[in-house]
Amino acid sequence: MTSALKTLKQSLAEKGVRKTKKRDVILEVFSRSGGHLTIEELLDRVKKIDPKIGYVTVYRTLKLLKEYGLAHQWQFGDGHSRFEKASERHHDHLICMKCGRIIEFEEDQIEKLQEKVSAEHHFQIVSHVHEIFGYCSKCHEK
Amino acid sequence: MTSALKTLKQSLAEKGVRKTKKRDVILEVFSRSGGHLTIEELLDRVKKIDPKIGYVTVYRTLKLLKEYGLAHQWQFGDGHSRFEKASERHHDHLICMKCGRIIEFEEDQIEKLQEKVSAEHHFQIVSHVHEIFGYCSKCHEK
DNA sequence: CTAAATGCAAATTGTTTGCAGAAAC
DNA sequence: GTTTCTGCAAACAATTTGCATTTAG
Repeated sequence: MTSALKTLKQSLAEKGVRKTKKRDVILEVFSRSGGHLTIEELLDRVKKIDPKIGYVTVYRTLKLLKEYGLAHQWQFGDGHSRFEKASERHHDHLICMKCGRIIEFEEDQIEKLQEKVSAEHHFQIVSHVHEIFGYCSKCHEK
Repeated sequence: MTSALKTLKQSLAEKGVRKTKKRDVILEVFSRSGGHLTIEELLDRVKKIDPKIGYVTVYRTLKLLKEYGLAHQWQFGDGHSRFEKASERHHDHLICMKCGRIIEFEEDQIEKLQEKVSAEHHFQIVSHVHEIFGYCSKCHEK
């Protein structure tokens, strides 16, 4: 069991959330799939381990993780929420409009500039979304 | 008639889109309301001029504007699409989580850094979304 | 006249909820 | 045993579409 998975399970246990076989499968799958998954994508993978697990359970497990700050929910504008493990480090995304690949990036200077801009407007930052859409190296338009 | 409105009407005319009274009302309202409006918000304002105009017509007009690059569609994550005039200058948003106020900002250095990051990943930028969520000066948490 | 625009109601899509049975503790 | 989980089906909410009617050109 990876440490990330341990952390997930432990955090939920501390909250008094019950441990169930199905929830464990979902946590397991979510934990080792690095990406930004829709509920359906996660459900597909989860069903390979236990086909009896339904959409609603995945939905509610993700909701739980989100509530406890263990997952982030993204809206990339295609009408599907995407979920990602809450990680140590904040990062933003490059999103390929052709193949759907999502590349993470971190750029401290952008973060700092955000703070500068917000301060100029006396705006108190809680969070932000910064997504760059285009074509990845493999999909460049010829 | 403002020049912005002229441009909208003219651009549509050039595309062979028919000029109708209802469409004109919608363009008029959209054109002079600076903000980031949901379909419902726009509909409310439009109905004050012509109550016979329905949701679907507003919806289709916005879709048309978007197709022709005359409007942008934003998803700020509250489940309602918001539409904004395509403007000369690109800008991003500070969004107040309490009162909903939307403050626009431009920051060339951020744009440049985006280009740098993208180049590092051999990623070809088409567009981006950069939204900062938090509390505006009036709504700062005490 | 012909093609495009409109409104209504219905279909769609993704998400959320109520409730009854199953599982955890 | 009591509370929490789960799945189903149904409710929801925003958006999208089919079709019959109206309007623009």
